Amino acid sequence: MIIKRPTPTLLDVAEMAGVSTATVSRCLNFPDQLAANTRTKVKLAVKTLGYSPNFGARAMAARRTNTIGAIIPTMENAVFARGLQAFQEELRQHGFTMLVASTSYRPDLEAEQIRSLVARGADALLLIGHERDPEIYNFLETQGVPALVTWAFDSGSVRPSVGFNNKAANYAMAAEVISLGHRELALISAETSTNDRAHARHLGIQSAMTDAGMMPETLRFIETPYGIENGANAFEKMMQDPIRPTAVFCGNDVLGVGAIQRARQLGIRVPEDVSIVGFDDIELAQITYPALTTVHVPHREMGRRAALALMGLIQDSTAIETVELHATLVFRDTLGPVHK
Amino acid sequence: MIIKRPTPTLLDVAEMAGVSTATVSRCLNFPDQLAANTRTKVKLAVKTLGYSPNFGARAMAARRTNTIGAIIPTMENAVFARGLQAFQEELRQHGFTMLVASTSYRPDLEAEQIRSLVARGADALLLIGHERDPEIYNFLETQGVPALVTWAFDSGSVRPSVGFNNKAANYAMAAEVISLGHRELALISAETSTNDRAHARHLGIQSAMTDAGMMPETLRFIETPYGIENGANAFEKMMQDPIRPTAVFCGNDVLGVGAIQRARQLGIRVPEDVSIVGFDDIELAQITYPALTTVHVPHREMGRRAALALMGLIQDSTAIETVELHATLVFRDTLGPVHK
DNA sequence: TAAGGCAATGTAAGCCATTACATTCCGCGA
DNA sequence: TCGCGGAATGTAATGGCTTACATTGCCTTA
Repeated sequence: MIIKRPTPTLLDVAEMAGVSTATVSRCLNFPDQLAANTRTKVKLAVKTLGYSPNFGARAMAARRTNTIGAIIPTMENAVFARGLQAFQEELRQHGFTMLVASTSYRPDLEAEQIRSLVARGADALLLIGHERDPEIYNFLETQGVPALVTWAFDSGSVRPSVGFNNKAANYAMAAEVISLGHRELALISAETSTNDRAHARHLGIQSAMTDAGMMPETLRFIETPYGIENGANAFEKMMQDPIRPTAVFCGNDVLGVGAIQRARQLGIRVPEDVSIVGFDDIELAQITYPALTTVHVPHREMGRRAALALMGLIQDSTAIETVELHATLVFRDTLGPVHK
Repeated sequence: MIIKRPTPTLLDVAEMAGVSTATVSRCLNFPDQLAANTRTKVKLAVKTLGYSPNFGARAMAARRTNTIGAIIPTMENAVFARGLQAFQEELRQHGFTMLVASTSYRPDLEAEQIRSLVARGADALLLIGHERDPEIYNFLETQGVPALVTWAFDSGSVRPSVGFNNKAANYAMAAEVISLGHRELALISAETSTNDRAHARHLGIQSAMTDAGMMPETLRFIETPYGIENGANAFEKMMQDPIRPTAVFCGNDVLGVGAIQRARQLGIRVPEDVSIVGFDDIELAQITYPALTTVHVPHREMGRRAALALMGLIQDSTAIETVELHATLVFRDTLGPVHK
C-alpha cells in the first residue's frame, strides 16, 4: 500500500530540527543571522525532508515575489528569444526569476496574459511596444505594477522604456537605398495595425522618400504574417507588378529571407535585378546567400538593459527609467545600386 | 500628494458589491451559481476596483494552480522555442498556463530551476532529456509533481516520456551516408556529458559504422558549444586533418550551418568535396545555400503531445503516458556520393 | 557580582482566497 | 395556510510563510 504523504511544510522542518518556524524561515532567507550549528541542523532537516518553500504562501506573507514577467508576441521569433535570454540571465544574477508569456501578436491575448502575470505576483512587467488599450495601463497602475516598454523608443512618451527608434532606423536605411538610385520601392511588412514597431518602420521609409522629393504614396505595400514562406509569397506578388520595384524593404529579416529565397527560385538576381533589405539582424541574415543587408538591433543589450531598468523600477517606482539604444545599418550583399 | 492605495482584495469587492466574499469568489469561479443581478453587481465592483485575484492566496486555498512548468536549455535554440510555442498554445486551450525557465545547459541551474518552479506551484513539469541526478527525481516524487521527459525517447525507461529515439534517427542518417561510399567520417557535436540527446546521436553513428564493418574509433569527434561560429570553427579544424573526412555529421543544424558557411569561405565545395548533414530541421536548414540535408524532428507535434500527456498526468499521476514520435531524414543538397 | 547590551531564538498576527457547512429565502403543493 | 425543498448567499476555518515584537541567555564591564 502506498501512503501518500503530504508535502512537508516549514513546520515539519522546524519540528525535525527542534527549532521554531521563524528560525527555519530565517535560515532560508538570512542565513547569517543564525548560529552556525542551528543553521546546520536546519539545513539537514530541509534536505532530509526534501522541503521546498511554498511560493504562494511566501508571496503572500512577504508581499513581493522577486519575479518579473515578460510578455512577448512569440518565442518563435529569434529577436525576442535572444533578448529574453539576456534578460533572464541578468535577472538571475540579481536573484530575480523571469516568467514568460506569449501572445501570438493578439492584443486580446496580451491583455489576458498581463492580468495573469500580475495575478501571479509579478513585481514588474516587460512589454513589447507602446501601443495598447489605455485601460491596461490603468490596470497596471491600480495594481502598482511597474511596466517597461521595450523594442521601441518614443521620445514623446512618459513611460519607462528601453528601446530604439524604429522609424529613425528605417529612415536611415531608406535614405541609403534611395541614394543608390532606387526610385521604385516596395515594403513587405508585418501587420501594422497591431504592431507599432512595424508601423514605425513603415513611416521611416515614407519620411525618407518625402525628404528625397519622392511621393510616399508610390511605395508599394504588402502586409503579411510572420514567416519565411509568407515573405516569399509576398515577394512573388510584388514582382508581378508591371513596373517592378528595384528595391524591396522587409519589415523583418524573416520576411527578407523568404524574399531572397523566392527570388532565387524565380531566377531573379539579387542585388542585380532587385535589392532586398531586412530589419533586426538575426543569425539568419548572415547565412543566407547572398547575405542580407539589414538594420542591426542590439537585442541582447536591450534585454540586459531592460532587466536593470526594471529592477530599478521595482526599487523606486517613480523613477522613469529610460534608455535609448541605437540600431545600426549592416551592409552585406543584397543591396546594390539600381541597375538600368 | 499621491495617496498610495493598496491593491484591492476580495473583501473590498465584496463590500462594494454588498455581498460576502464567498459570493465574489463564486462569481469568479462558478458564475452560473449566482443570481443574474448579483453577478452583475459583483462584476461591476470588480471592474470598478480593477480587482485581480491574488495568485498566491488562490493557490494556497485551492491547492492547485493550473500551471505547468517547462525547463529547457535555452530559448535561443529554435527547436525549443518552436516546441514550447506549440506546447503553450495547447495548454492555453485547456485553461493551463505555462512557466518557462532556462538552464543554459547547466545541470546545477536545471536543479535550481526545477525547485523554483515546483515552489511556484507548478502542477507538473516538462523536462528535456532523461539524464539528471536521481535526487531530482526523488525530490519531484516527494513533492508529488509529475514530470515528463521530452526530446528523447528511451524504451527502457519507466518515466513518462514524449519524444523520439535520437540514436536510431542518427543511425538511419549514418547508414545513408555510409551507403553513399563515405568512409572518412567526422562528427561535430554538442557537449555529450551534459546532453544525453547529443550522446545518443553520437552512438547512432558509431553503431551504424559497426554494422557496416567499419571501426567506430575512426570517427573524428569534436565537441563544441552551441552556435554558428562554433560550428564553423570546429569544421575548419576538422578540415586541417591530413586525411580529410569526406562526410561531416553535425549534432544539430546550427553547427551544420556554421560548417557550410565556413566551407564556402575556405573554398571547399559542398557536397563535392565534403558532405555535411545536420540534425533537427529548423528553418535555417532550408535557407542555407546549399540547403542542408538533415534529420527532421517534429518539434511542434512534440510540444503539443507533451501538453496533452502532462495534463493527463495531472489528472492521474499513476498513468505512465508515453508517446514515441518519429524523426525522418530530409534530403536536400549537402549530402552527395563520395568523390574520388 | 549586578547591570546592561546584544545576539539568537521564539510567539503569534496577518497576508487573501476557497470551500464545507450553515443559514436564509422563496415558491409550490397539499 | 403550512411546510418542505432547493436555490442563493453567508460564516468561518484553512493553507504556509514572513516578520514585528517579545523573550532568553550569555558576555562584558564597572
